[in-house]
Amino acid sequence: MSIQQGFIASCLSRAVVEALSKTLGVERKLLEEAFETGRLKVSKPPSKSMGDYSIALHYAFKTAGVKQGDWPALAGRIIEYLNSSSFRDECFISSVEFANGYLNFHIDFTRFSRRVIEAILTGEVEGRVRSVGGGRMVVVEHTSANPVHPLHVGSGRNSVIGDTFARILSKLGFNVNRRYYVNDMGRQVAFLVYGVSILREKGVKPPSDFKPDHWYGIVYALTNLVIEERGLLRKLKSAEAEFWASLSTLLSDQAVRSILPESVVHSLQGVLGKKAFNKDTVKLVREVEDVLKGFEQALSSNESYKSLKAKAESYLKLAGEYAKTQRLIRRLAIQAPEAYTAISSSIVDPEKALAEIRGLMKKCEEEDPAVLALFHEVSKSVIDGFRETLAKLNISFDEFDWESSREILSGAHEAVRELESKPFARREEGALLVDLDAAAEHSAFVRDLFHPDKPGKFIIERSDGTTLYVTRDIAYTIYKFRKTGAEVVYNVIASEQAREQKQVKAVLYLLGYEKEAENLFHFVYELVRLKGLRMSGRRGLYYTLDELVKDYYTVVSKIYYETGRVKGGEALSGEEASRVLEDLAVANARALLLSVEPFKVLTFDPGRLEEALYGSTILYSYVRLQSILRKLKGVEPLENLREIRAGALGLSWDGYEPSEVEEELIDLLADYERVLVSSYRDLKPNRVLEYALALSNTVNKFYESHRVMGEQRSEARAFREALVVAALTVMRELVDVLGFPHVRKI
RNA sequence: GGGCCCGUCGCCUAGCCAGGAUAGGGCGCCGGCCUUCUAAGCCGGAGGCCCGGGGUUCGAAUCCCCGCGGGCCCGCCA
Repeated sequence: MSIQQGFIASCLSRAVVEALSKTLGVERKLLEEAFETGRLKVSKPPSKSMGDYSIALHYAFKTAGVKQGDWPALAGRIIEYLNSSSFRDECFISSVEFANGYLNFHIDFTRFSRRVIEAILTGEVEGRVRSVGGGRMVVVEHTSANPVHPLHVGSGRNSVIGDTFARILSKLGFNVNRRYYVNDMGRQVAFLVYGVSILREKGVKPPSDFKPDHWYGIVYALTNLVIEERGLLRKLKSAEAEFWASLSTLLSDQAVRSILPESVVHSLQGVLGKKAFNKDTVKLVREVEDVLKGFEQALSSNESYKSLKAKAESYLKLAGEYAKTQRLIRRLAIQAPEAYTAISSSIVDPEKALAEIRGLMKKCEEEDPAVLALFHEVSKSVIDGFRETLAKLNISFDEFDWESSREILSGAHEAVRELESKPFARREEGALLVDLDAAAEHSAFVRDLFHPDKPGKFIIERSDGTTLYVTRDIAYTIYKFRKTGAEVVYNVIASEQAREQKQVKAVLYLLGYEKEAENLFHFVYELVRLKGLRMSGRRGLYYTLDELVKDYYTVVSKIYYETGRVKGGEALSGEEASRVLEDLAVANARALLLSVEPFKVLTFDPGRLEEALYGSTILYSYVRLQSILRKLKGVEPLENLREIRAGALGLSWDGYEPSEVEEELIDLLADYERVLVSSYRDLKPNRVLEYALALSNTVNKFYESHRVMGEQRSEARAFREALVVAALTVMRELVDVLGFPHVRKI
């Protein structure tokens, strides 16, 4: 386990650099580099009895050309140096041993604890953490889901990762600007707008008991599905006609007649006769297949048989799809009967509907003010629903940027004009094409960006003069830098957009925005997969973020009312309880969506939420720390933390030797700064969650086995009080970063 | 056809970038623990040799190569 940096780790690195350069004669600079690159690093021994920290010397010995037989002797000299130098004191070393090529350090926790606790209580740690960003402006764009249906757990993952990352940046002292890019142009919104205009014509109003995003989600899916259903119905009818025709052909085929017995021919004719009053063609098709089954081999090379078989197959396949689509429609019709009736009666000819939608899109792309306004208006209602959902999860934005806005659109045209004159751009059949392959020949930046793939080409302006998504995205990216004066822009966007993000970055660079291109980061995250449900907005199939929170509320309530409360403790009032349960639900939802490394697919089973209660675990130990201090101090700990910290600084516990669990807690607390910085540098906000969980577990162990109030020995009581205050201080920061509500009691 | 990402106990996941000592957690499973700061907790147990195969190395879950499996991308879509 590597634990670069950190309180003691950085001190030990310095100590070992000195020791090695003195004893092995290796250049100091080389050793420092080795620590920086991780060739040498501070880690934890497999067992506590071996030491608290260790450094593997294999690499150093090897580079210095020391033979394995000479290791112990040299190690002896290294240890001698460490023991006699000031590092022994500085790094809280109580003893050093050599074993198996490792330098193992035992730490004087009595002194180390004092240092760690003081650094936390005085705000030294906080201050250092906040100095990382130095007030630099950064933009985090996240969520940016298409406003055509509610946020589902997939978009929710984006929101939580983006928001947590923004919170980390903010803790680190960056000036963070959070933005949401609303894609209110294009095909998906056109479908929704088409459905909405039908409802308006028919006077169907959004019901008041629906959140707008949920309502429009149904409208959007119904529009898609009804058009699909109509299309399928047409195909189904013609497939049916073709099937009957090919059955007649078969029956009049002499070759077939010579193979089939008269009785079989008869029953086939019987089936054919029923087609006029058919109720269930699927059944009839199956009947024909059944009847012919026994003659499959005899007929296998017969053309009319082969044709019939193919027709039957394609008919059944279509019928299956049709039935499935109908089921999906029925599902939605039950939820919104008026909407269903209106849409279903208005859409008769699917071609006509699609043509009208295309017309809407065209007008939108041509920037027809009335159509743009309509697109914008509908999108805005959905976004209002998003805002509500996100607010519940403690997620908010500084700005919503609309794709249809004047600034973006004119920026897009401007980008086109600028690109037009570039040697790597050319007109092809009227459209403007950016040839990044050509650009890459002269630009190492572009080459490296796509390596080892070919950069490829892409269209940036249609032959009719309209712009595309990527064009507007280029304009938007420039806008983000200009508008905010940001040094760095992070786009939290799904991995499927990786190519488009590279195209934007490349074009930015080629347009002369070199610094911006270099400071534009695609924060990649992967999709969410559910066990037992394939999400599809177009089909109205999704597990929404609202449902996730609601389901967690149910889970958490069940635990609260059934298994909790066994051991006294003052029960919360009904109102307080539901507030707390709501908070727990939010924490659990956020934690779940953050729990996996962003670039890995997150899979979970909505039916087994009770198995993923990371939020509860963290908040529970948070509450425990508070409850100790509440009893001890007689005040509300979170409200009086400043005073409590100051008070704890005055405590003295000289000579107290921390227990193993206490040492573990100290070690973890000392690691806070490192975790926060590394989660930012490596774009892994999930590390903060993991760290918070580890801290919670240790706090629980401590809580179980160490009394604070009941402790007789005054130095132990003082130490523990200070430790609890320090732990609560760090925990409060973590709860902030994770965006959890600051729960006081459970 | 080309490119990117992922593959660790029954399930989920950390470690991989910067190779080192018995691969950490969580869920689930088995067995214990509520007179003392709330048992949404704690203690103990069973369970993995890190997708497969080669290679580099004194040493590989980690680096390289070849496979296999899964996801994604290569539109005058967004």
